[in-house]
Amino acid sequence: MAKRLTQQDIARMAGVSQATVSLVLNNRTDSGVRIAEETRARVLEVIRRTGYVANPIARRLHDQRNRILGVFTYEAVFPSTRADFYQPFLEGIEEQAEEAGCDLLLFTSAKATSGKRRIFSDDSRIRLADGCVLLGRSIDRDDLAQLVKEAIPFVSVGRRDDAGGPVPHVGADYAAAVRDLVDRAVALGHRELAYAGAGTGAESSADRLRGFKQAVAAHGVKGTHVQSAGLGQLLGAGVTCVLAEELSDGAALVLAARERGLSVPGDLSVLTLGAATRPAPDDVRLTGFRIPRREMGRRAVQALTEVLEHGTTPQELLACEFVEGTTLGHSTAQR
Amino acid sequence: MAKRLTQQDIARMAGVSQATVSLVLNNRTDSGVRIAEETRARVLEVIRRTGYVANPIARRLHDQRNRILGVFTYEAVFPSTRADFYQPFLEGIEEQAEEAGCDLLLFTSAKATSGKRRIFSDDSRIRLADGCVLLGRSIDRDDLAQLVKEAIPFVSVGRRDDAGGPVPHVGADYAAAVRDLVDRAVALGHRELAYAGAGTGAESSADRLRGFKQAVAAHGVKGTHVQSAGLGQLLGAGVTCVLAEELSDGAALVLAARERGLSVPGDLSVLTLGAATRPAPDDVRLTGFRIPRREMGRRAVQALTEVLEHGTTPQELLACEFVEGTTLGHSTAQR
DNA sequence: TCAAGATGCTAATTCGAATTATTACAGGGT
DNA sequence: ACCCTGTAATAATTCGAATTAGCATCTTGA
Repeated sequence: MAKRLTQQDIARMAGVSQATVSLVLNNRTDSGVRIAEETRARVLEVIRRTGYVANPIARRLHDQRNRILGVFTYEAVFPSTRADFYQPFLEGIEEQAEEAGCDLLLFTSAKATSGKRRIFSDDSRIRLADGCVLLGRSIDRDDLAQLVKEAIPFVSVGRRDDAGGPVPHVGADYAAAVRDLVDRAVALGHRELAYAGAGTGAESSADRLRGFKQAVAAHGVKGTHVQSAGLGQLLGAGVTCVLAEELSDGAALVLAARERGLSVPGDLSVLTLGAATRPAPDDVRLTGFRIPRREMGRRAVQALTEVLEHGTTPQELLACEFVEGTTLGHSTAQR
Repeated sequence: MAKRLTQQDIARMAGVSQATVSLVLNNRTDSGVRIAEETRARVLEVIRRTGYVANPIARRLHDQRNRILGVFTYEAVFPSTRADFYQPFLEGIEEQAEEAGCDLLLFTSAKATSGKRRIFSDDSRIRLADGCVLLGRSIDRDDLAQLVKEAIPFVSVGRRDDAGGPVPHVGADYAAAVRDLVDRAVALGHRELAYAGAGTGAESSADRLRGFKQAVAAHGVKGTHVQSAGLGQLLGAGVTCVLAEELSDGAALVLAARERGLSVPGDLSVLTLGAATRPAPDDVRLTGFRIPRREMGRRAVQALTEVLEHGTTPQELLACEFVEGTTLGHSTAQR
């Protein structure tokens, strides 16, 4: 196998020392460093001809920065099942990385012990990159704590609770988005609302439920929380508007209602809160909000840049955009 | 920020040398290396207490292998439009990389001059990776030649003609797949066939057309080649079976025929050759073949491993699988 | 008692690039 | 001839871990 070129090789070809090549390569012109124009040109010519690039490993060993940003996901990055949901995040990440002149390193080598990747395995390669973007619905608590503790530059896509310290993240403001939906529902006369979904576990779930509770409390209306959306149970309780955490649950609810001869949103309003862990039928245009996924990806990379440059701990929540669907209408409940 | 522990630190704490720590850490017990049980225990205890882990960077530097595989695509990797087509390749690549314990580097930094990326720009970072997988319908001829000339370890997904030397690749055997389709058509009585599509430019196109010509010649039947599939023209020429290079062209042809009141495959058989540069309607179940995209991705990474380890130039074509659709039937032409 | 052989560990080197300290040399002034 | 000042380049060191050669020390057998 053709051995990789080193600075020493370039130096020999150009008839200079390794140090000179390094100086030329890094365009060092500060005090005390002088390279004759003629020499510089000669070295650059050899570099151009050979297509030499510095070994990122050696570079990183010496200082920090190799213009490589890591992307860690607990599951495979390119699976068709989740593609629809994760793709926009990755598009945003890729876009912004391109803009920043950085390459992306996908940590596919992470040992998939018992089906799930772990950030810290026997020889974690996380430090190969300058910094790292974390992607996933929920992220292992211990992994997160260790990242913070070891001061590894990273940014999570999605808000995360503290883990032995504040966790840098770029998330979506689910609480505000859900409050907004409740506001709209109440404005349309709804007084008996229900939140259907876990509402716990991942931060994204908790945030949604919190927004729901805040809003119903503020309006002084009735808001119940059920794990799964049983249509009969909901109707029996007099609920007129259901907020389904999971997209597919919302869609299923609409179909079930229509099956029973009920009208949506005539008899029941159904809102979705954008979580998509399962594929959903796309023939139901649910009212809800759009998660700014692409934008989150972009901002996460920008935030990572800030972490790298200033050692800050950025935390940011992006607003979700209301989506006018066909499943929210006036309440028809007699009071 | 607390500085990271080094082996030197551990050595001092345990009252031994850095070399000893390394030996203990790697559990080296081969010939010539001996560490007293008591010493080993002492070192391990310090390691356990401090939670020390070896710096992966320094480790890599020493063993000359970054375990980074590059993925080069001329377009963005995560675009929603082409996702359906490229995704399976990437899935395969990711799978196999994971198995090989390598990380994937996406060359997002490649300058997009005039909308298209180039492998060799002013400061190409292609050599950041140990080797590289190339993905794309057609790959710039000069780029390819330079890769060969500079002996950069790489493997192309898709067959490529020589470019100043043989190009390592893992492709699909389009020629054989098309021959098979022609065989089937002829067996069903078709004697006037047409190939609709470029048939040139990318190797994948040329291979298909070549297979077509070989097969019609072997059977002694009539086979014409048209650039675009004009229904009237084809029917006027007495064609009973059309092989459309482009998936969407095939679908369009079927729809156009039915529009005219013709039956497919009653009056006209339409076969597709799997090329998908444009999205196609999916309500027509065309007969044709399946490109083993995921397997191609996997094999490409395996081939790259071989290139890296033995400096070989693997070339391999994977078989396509026949897909029984609804658009191939008996010829009804009177002879 | 003294060479041969085991045993246990360490000094020194290596990987590739970045940086600091230092040398070599030319030309100008006295 | 001698010192001084720029200028241009290099030698040497650094990063952290892996590896090899080799140095003590201790046994053992004749």
